[in-house]
Amino acid sequence: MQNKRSIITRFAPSPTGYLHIGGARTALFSLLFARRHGGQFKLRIEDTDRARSTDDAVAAILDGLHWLGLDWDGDVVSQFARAERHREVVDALIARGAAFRCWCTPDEVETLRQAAFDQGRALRSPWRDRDPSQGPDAPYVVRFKAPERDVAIMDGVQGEVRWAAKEFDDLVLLRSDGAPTYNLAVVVDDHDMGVTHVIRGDDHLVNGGRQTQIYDALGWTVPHFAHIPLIHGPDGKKLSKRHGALGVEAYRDMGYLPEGLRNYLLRLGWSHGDKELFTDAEMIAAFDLAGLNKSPARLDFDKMASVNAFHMKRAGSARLTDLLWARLETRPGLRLDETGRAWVRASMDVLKERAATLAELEDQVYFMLRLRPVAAAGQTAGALDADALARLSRLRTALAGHDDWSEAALAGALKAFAGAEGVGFGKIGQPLRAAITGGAPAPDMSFVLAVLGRDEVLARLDDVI
RNA sequence: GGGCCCUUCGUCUAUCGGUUAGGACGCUAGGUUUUCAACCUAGAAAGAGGGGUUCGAUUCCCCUAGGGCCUGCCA
Repeated sequence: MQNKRSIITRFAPSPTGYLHIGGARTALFSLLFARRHGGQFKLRIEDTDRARSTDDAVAAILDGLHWLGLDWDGDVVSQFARAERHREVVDALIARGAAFRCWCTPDEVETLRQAAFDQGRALRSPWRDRDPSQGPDAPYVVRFKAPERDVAIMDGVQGEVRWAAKEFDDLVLLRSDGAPTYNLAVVVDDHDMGVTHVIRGDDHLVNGGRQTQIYDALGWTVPHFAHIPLIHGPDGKKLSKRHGALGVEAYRDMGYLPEGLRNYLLRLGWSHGDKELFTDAEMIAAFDLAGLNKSPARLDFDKMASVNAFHMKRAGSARLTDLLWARLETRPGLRLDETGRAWVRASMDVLKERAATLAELEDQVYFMLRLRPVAAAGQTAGALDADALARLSRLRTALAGHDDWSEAALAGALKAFAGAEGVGFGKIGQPLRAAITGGAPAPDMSFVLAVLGRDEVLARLDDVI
């Protein structure tokens, strides 16, 4: 770890779908580790398999990273675009006897593979020791000549992991159409990009061994590996790109803030004593590989909401108003004019304390934006009996003549009115709430009256009296 | 079939041989109360099983069970 080179990490998704939650966490860890050490975080798209890569998927991944605030350094590297360089390295490998041409047909490979499988060992091609000049005039693949030497990696999470030489096969480096394969391309690209630390899902742990063989054959320095356990669904079932995991935009739509999701993801598989809540600066200051966990973690939406609530409270009210308004704009039956927006903005300092997500915030602003006349529903509807209506009528008169419309003054006025009526505050508060909010969730009534303003309050009272 | 990885409250986790096994979310009870929340207080809740090593194991080793990954001309 005492590397003099500045640290470079990378996130290398394959563009076959959206940026799922597991990939997002991998990217987050990689970015944090780089930032922590003043290094760089790079992005490479692993699009060597043209049949499975799409531009839409690339765009979705970039969008997802942007939204989550995981911005990379430098240009996005396309693995496919580097195919020439990959072939060049393969030529070098062949030249030094570390790779060879293999003319086995798919059927022959299948037979050999089955035989190797039955013996409990990995595939070895008969061409690894054959004279290439004997090769037929037919398509061939280039295979890596798996070394007869045991392999070990020092993983940042898993510790030392070893494999016997027979566990690794003569893997294909170049397909019969000349296209490079994943394990070769990863090694070449990581090397060329100067990647010092590879943080990725532990589904790649064995690839760490294979790739180490290739690094060694090339005489290149093997990067530090850190294979992190995968994320599972709430049911404990695997969650991965191959099983339709949700993209990060789904979490955005559920109303999570990017910083909230970042914080939740950070604590999923990584810990720092008992500390749960992190600002971005704290994350960067605290992140280390030692805190990574070895076992898979399940997603817990309650916890995610709770963590997000912390960030909702910290978020600027103007920003929250913008985010909320964008969500509201498509909803019918709401007062979405400038006045409505001003009410929302004016009450945001208070309302953001009461909502864990933007979706909950939508419920919190409903009492203001709902259209008149507001129909009382639920428990509060029962509060509007004849006595209460008569009292509200007198309250209306009192409020109409009340000049100071500040929250504090209104609180005093309501209390004074209750005193004058000779009743407890409950006799005033409940019917007033029913009339003004219709029973929708809302803060303290004096606050509500202050935000809505005299005209709206009197109008809503008139609607029920 | 072979190899590798993992296993503390329901969930995320702390512990780096000696603790009443701690915290957080959720849950339960109580408080506050003008709705819903928020908030405050209290409580229930865990070392997969079996062997070792040791004065002493959640912690170190082995076995078993369970889960996962790889074993592709996918990444």
